[in-house]
Amino acid sequence: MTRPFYVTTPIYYISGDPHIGHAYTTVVADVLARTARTQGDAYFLTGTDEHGQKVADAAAAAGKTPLQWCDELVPRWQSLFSVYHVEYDDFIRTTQPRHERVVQAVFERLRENGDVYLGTYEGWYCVADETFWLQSKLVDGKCPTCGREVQWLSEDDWFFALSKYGERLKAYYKDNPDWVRPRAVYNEMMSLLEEGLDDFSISRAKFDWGIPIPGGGGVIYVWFDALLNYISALGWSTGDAKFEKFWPATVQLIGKEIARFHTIIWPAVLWALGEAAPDLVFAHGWITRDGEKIGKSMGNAVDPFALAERFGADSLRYFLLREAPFGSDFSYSETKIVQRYNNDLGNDLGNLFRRTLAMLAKYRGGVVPDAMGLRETQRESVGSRFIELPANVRALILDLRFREALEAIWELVGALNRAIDERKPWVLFKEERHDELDLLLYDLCEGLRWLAILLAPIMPERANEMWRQLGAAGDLGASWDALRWGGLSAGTKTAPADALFPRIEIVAQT
RNA sequence: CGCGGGGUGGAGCAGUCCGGUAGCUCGUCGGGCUCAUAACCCGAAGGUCACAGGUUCAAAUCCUGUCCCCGCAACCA
Repeated sequence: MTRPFYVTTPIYYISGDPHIGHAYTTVVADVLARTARTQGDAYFLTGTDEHGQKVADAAAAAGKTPLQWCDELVPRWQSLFSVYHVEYDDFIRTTQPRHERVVQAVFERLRENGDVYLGTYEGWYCVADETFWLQSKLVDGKCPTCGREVQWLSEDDWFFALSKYGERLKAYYKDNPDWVRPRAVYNEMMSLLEEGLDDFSISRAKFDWGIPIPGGGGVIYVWFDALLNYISALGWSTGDAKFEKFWPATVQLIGKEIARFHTIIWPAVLWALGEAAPDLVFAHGWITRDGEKIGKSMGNAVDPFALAERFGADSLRYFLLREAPFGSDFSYSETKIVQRYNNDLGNDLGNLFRRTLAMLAKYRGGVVPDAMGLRETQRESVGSRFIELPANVRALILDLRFREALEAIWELVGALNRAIDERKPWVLFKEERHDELDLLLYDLCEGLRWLAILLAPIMPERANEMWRQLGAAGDLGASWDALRWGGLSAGTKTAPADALFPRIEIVAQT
């Protein structure tokens, strides 16, 4: 049987409002989880990372306590995901007791086995940035970020013995060349491993917005805290059956800038706990806007709520997965969204739906004809070429090759459009070639049913509308393993309605 | 010499790891069709794969060098 599928997003650092990139990662995870459910159990975790300096600063600037600040922002993120039709199984907040308990338990466990030890952290320290700098990073003896004076500081900190795991990491990378993807990130991390690893501090003595170190002495470094969410949410060490069932994670999605934490430190921490490293860590690329990185500092941030309002959340889900090979950066522009929308969704798919249902209404009163008895004497069905499609699409999606999966689905769209053109139902009708017409109409409707099913993980809301217009019986989310060409019952009454993807007229761009 | 990614027909990209007729989407041009959201279908034009060397029977793909663009190097997906 298929192993249970566990997919995670990074937990999002809530120092401000969510942007399109957060929606991107989370939508991808949602598509994976929905697809995995067509073959078995899946668990999808997302959440928020709420400790650390920047949150404390942002809260202070707003005149709130850190927790108040987080409590007010978390619904913002949750509503973003809801707008994008994301259905997670769990939303973890690092301020929740269930998480804090596990982090402390991990800390104690590692302190007992010696992987966490007390040491001295020394270096040049910039008070304003609360950051330690290596001598070599200083610019004219000053902080490379803010240009202020730095001071030599040393504090007693708890360290994680990362260096101990260097050899094991290298061996693991060599034995599992696909465990970090894409390749470029794997190579970069491998070269970091070759350079050698240092133990690193996982405590902060002078700071208090974090999880307290058991026994006192400050708080746990926010990154160490944050990484553990992936197992605290499953109830590690609490006897929760979820951990046994779903760990190790099948896919952990991250942005490439946090690759080092997830592909070097994270597996080492897991090994220190005696647990397995995840099957796959996938670092996706950035969305850029007209080629430039999106960010608040760039002044080109995109409001993901407004975008969904304008184009439809499902259309954007489609766009995000179709536009670029997953893993590469890709340039977003509203023109591109409109093009994809009009061409792929409007012209190819939406128009196919409408013309099919319109012909069915005109020629057969909107009722799916019975073609079973005719099949043997007639040409093979349109579907005969696509028997393997569901399995292929699922395999491509679960391998995070979304674009290829969509291209495969669109071959069915193209085949159906072509079938109409070649077999000319309007001629069949006029010449009263009823058997041929019934067969064709049946195949077209069945093709539409398949499209609704195959697209459901990617465009759940629109797929539901397709299902409704088709009048199809049964559960749209049923297992794909039972999917057969011919599953649509004769006599099904269709319910044509508004266009699925009404054309967006391109307004003159400024 | 900090690390990495990229430079392929008008646009955006795949292909590069494992050399062997350069592929996709959009756009353009021509034709077909009329069921449909000025949508659908067929066909065509258009590329010396950044540049220069090298290896090879054969290089977009391997090696060397050069130029240009862009990220990262900080808790920004």
